[in-house]
Amino acid sequence: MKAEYINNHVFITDYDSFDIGDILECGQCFRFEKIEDKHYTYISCGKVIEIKQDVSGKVIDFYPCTKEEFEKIWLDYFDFNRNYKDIKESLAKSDTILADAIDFAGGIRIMNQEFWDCLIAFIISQNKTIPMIKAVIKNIAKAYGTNIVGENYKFPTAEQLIHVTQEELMPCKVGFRAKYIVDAVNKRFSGGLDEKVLSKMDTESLKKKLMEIYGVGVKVADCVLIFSLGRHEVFPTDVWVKRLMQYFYFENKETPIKEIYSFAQDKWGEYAGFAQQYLFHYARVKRIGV
DNA sequence: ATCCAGGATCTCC
DNA sequence: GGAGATCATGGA
Repeated sequence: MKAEYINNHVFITDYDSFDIGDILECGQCFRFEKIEDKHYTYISCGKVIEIKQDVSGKVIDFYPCTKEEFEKIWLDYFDFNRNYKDIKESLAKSDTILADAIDFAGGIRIMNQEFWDCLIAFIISQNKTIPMIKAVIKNIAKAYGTNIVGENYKFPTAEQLIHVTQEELMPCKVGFRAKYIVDAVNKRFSGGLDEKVLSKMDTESLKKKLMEIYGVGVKVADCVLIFSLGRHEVFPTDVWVKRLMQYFYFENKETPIKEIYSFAQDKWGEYAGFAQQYLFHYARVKRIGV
């Protein structure tokens, strides 16, 4: 990977395994807007940034973005330091199904998102479609978050949300999740969800800790673990993943999530989360099992 | 209109 | 302890 810094643009070349469309639209994040193919705006870490890949896919343009900002934020955020070639090779080796999914969605990278934003995003995600999740997050950001530029707002911190009631959240269209958000805010505000502490915990106890939050179950906890805490061995199993796993690996037979989960972890181990994301995107675009 | 959405919890038995 | 109803909301 090579980076050039010109006039507040960062141009990335000589990279592999990066397709901005796949990365943003594969269901791991919500604060993006498509401008055109391979061209998006994205909000995170207090920044609004445009990310544009040229048609050939050989150059990625981050704008506006300084060298310092790129190296401090986006380099790790988009997981540029990980070797996806090795992961994909290892996963595709003895699994033709997964090899197809990787062939289809090989430009995915698992982003390293901000813990708090990610936690609330996936609490909101339950029983909602991705467009609706995006809208609700935007509503909350606009109502309670700090303005960045134009109509773009940061997602509010727990401090900014601590006095917000369930009723006040309803106009943001959070629905029955209001009480869940309030509980997460309280736990975060009182210091119980400090990522400096969380990051030192082993994955199992960390998952238990997250599931102490009202409204956080196995699946939401797994999403937070993989998308913001770097735990790639988890296997978030939602309706889509359950369907596709049954379809591909269980002769289309009704199978308990627990069984699917241990099957995936036995089969893919530390890379289970990557496998999940390739399969999820593949199955959702192709509507497998529906 | 009825069903479902990147689920979790409560309520019965 | 496990299936079934329930929770807001909007799109198909």
